[in-house]
Amino acid sequence: MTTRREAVRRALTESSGFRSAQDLYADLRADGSKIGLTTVYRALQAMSDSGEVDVLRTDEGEAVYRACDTEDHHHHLVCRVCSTAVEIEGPAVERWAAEIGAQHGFTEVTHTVEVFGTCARCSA
Amino acid sequence: MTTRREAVRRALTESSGFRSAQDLYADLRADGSKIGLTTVYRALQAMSDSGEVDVLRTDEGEAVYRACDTEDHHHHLVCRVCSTAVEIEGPAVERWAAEIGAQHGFTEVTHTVEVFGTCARCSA
DNA sequence: TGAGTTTTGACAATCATTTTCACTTTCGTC
DNA sequence: GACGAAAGTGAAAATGATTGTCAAAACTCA
Ligand SMILES: [Zn+2]
Ligand SMILES: [Zn+2]
Ligand SMILES: [Zn+2]
Ligand SMILES: [Zn+2]
Repeated sequence: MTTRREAVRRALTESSGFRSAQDLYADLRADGSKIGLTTVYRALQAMSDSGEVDVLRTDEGEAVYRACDTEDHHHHLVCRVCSTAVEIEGPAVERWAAEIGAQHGFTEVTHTVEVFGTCARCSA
Repeated sequence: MTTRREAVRRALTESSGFRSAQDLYADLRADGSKIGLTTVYRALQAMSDSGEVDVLRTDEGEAVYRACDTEDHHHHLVCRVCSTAVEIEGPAVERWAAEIGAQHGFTEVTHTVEVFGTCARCSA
């Protein structure tokens, strides 16, 4: 019997997009699992803390998670309709953000960059 | 007597950083206003809808607002400690985001870009 | 097998935000 | 100046995601 956290990880990995704790909970229960919502939240929290999954906030403030292929720093191109995401990189953006921060005397500079759109499939 | 919404706008303008509805409500009440929390939320909602103020989400999912100098598209360099923000522009980033979206067949491409750091004053 | 540790999940508690709903205030009109 | 519609207000209740509590279940390992 796989551990609960493993089940959450698998459910998240099966999706190519960002999913909320509530989404995953619904999926798991639909598959017959008896997992509790609390456990889903705890699993996501742990995976997010360890950097195993990426997390971002929807416009409504709900946290959504994604199991990305890499744990290296990267950004996402996210479909506004189906939430499917593509991992993207932008060396120029990385440099720009660091420079902007330095120019204004800011230290410990980090940034958030996400690109949204309607994917080809959802545009059709 | 100024309208309630005007009071909210003024309270927000007095700050150079991002403030939450709860923050502004506390400020206004501390200044002796009898304004209700609901009204603060409604005022911010309206101003945000009309593009008069910018809104973003904290890591905790709380919505924070800012009365920026311009209503044109721009981004922010935000202090992680005091939430003070500086308006910034990045033509290169604008192009990059649009291109990335197009390359992957996405339409209606938009983006969110925010830079965080510790401002000079808070670093001291 | 048994004590000690970790994981789990039902349920209650938080907390920001939204809804309701019963006033007030504002405004155009007579 | 009075009057009814429309917009603005706010106290209190409702929502909804997320977190805290705590006792039961599963696991570890001597
Ligand atoms: Zn899509
Ligand atoms: Zn980056
Ligand atoms: Zn600061
Ligand atoms: Zn931009």
